Amino acid sequence: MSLLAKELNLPADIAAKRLLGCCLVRDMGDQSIVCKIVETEAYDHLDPASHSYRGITPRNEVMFREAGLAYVYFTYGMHHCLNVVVGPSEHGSAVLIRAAEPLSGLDLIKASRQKIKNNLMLTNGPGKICQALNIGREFNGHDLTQKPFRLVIKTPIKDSEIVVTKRIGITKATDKKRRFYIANNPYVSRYS
DNA sequence: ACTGCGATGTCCT
DNA sequence: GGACATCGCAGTT
Repeated sequence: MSLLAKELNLPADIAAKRLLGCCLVRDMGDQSIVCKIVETEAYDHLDPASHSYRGITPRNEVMFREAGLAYVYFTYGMHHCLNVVVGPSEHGSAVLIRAAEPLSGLDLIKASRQKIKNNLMLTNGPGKICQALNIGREFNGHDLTQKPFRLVIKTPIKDSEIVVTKRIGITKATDKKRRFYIANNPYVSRYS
């Protein structure tokens, strides 16, 4: 079991908060893109809004594997969404990465997001992050301790700096407050 | 500021 | 056949 898997062997809500401030590192040839996670959402098998709610299927099987893997799925006919698998495997839990702040490799990100002029709009949504980091289904099940796509754990963000809200873009269990973001961070997808 | 909507592929019932 | 953990543009207030 990797150190990352041990670090993320947490209930989805706790893991979603723990992932705030952590970094995604995407190696592109001899350069790298680094982004800080600023917004997350929690999902698990007890949650009607979760892909794992009805048990294992071909799409969601990675959610029932070891923490620290990437769960990447395709939606709306044109977008990918990135999740980090967390918790004990039987929980089918994962954390959706909804927004991130570019720390380096801005030129590489812009190359994948050519129509976008405002830097705040490059990575402030789950589909946008996958475009910016060049993440597709080929990374579904990828071990995030390994190149060319890694998750680096950082110092936890204090609870006092985390905002908790309802989730975005779902139609089930819309009352549950399982969205988390870093207060006052301009790269968050939206405020509410 | 907000609202509506078209694009588009895959999974699941 | 319907739903979908979205995005970006166009139109309106």
